[in-house]
Amino acid sequence: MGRAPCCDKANVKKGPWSPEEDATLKAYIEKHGTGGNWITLPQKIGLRRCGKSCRLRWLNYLRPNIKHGGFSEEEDNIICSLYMNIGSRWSIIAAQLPGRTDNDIKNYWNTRLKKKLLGKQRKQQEAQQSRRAAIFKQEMIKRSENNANFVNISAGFFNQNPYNWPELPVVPVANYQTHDPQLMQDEASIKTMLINLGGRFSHDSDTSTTSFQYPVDISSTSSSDHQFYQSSIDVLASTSAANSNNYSQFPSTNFDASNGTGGSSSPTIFHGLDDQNNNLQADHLNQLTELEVYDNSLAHQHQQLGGFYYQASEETLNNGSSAGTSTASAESEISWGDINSLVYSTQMVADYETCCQQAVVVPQDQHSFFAEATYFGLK
DNA sequence: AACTCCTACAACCGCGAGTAA
DNA sequence: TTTACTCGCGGTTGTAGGAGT
Repeated sequence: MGRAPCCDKANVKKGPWSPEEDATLKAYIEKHGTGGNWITLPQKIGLRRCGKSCRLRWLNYLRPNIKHGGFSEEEDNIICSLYMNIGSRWSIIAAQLPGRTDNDIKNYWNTRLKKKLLGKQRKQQEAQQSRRAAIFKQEMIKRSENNANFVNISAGFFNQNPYNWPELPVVPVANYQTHDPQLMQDEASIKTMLINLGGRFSHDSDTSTTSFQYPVDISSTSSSDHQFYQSSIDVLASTSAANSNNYSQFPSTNFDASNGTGGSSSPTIFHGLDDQNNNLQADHLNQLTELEVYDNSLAHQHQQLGGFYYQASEETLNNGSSAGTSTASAESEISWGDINSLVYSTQMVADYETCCQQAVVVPQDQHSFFAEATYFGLK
């Protein structure tokens, strides 16, 4: 059984409002108000319009102090910031912008803002990508000078057949940022890489080959995988002697040796928009995905945005500090009644550009280390 | 000039929430 | 508690006008 119509569809006019209709509606409401019943209002004033249509016309165009067009930069930022935080709750967003209607903001976002932001984002990501590629390349050259074993593996990827990387065992999502060349400092970075691939060291300070637990039964993996791990461990052991870096700066993992799944092996990675309860995570992921795929040339970025994460240190996770990258944990505490904090809080992203800069893109496949090389165009 | 395509935005539709009887 | 009704919201569609060919 269908829903009962709100009015007699056959006897109501549809389409654009005439100036006469506008004048009639406006004059009546200014004099008598809506009377608390939009459905009966059009009959009272002799308009052949649906009550809902009258309400929409009044709210969006006829009521006083309505602004149309000419969105300011500040308004853009507010819209973006709120959209990133609460999604397409246009009425809530409109409430933060005096004179703007939800319909106006919705149209503005769909037709202009989304595209405008996409252009900015693309430029930033291209610049960032080329910066990272240069640093990454430099790091690999440096590393190859230090260890022949390692370069035997890496050269295979970068120079011969970058797309035919060995089948690493299935391990939990690796943390892209710990593979960031800027963070990969000798043995510390290698150790972190291995940890993020699902491995585990018995002690933080122990970097010997024997203390390393492979993420899965290594015998079941290919020889090249084994060699990769072994080479990494060798590099780690040899450089460790000459360098006493403090590993405690890196997050420990919860690798579960009993099943090799790694458990929650990336404890400091969590979804930037996950509030645990209200599915914003999925909503926003979809929205971001939509942004990314808007331009097919960004397909590789889309792939990487399969995971869109913030990273926080153990410390910020534990104490909910507002410092650094703890925005996500802070965000999860924000209630709907505290909407202004979503726009103006210094903890929160002030605008979309900043948001993009703070976001850490995490490749979701277990080959992220190698995928990174391909992503950087190191062939 | 005529046609097509694109963009912006006004308006509609259907649904869920709220409320009064 | 149930039902009928209205309100308000978000997604979608329709259309006018501009740009491009």
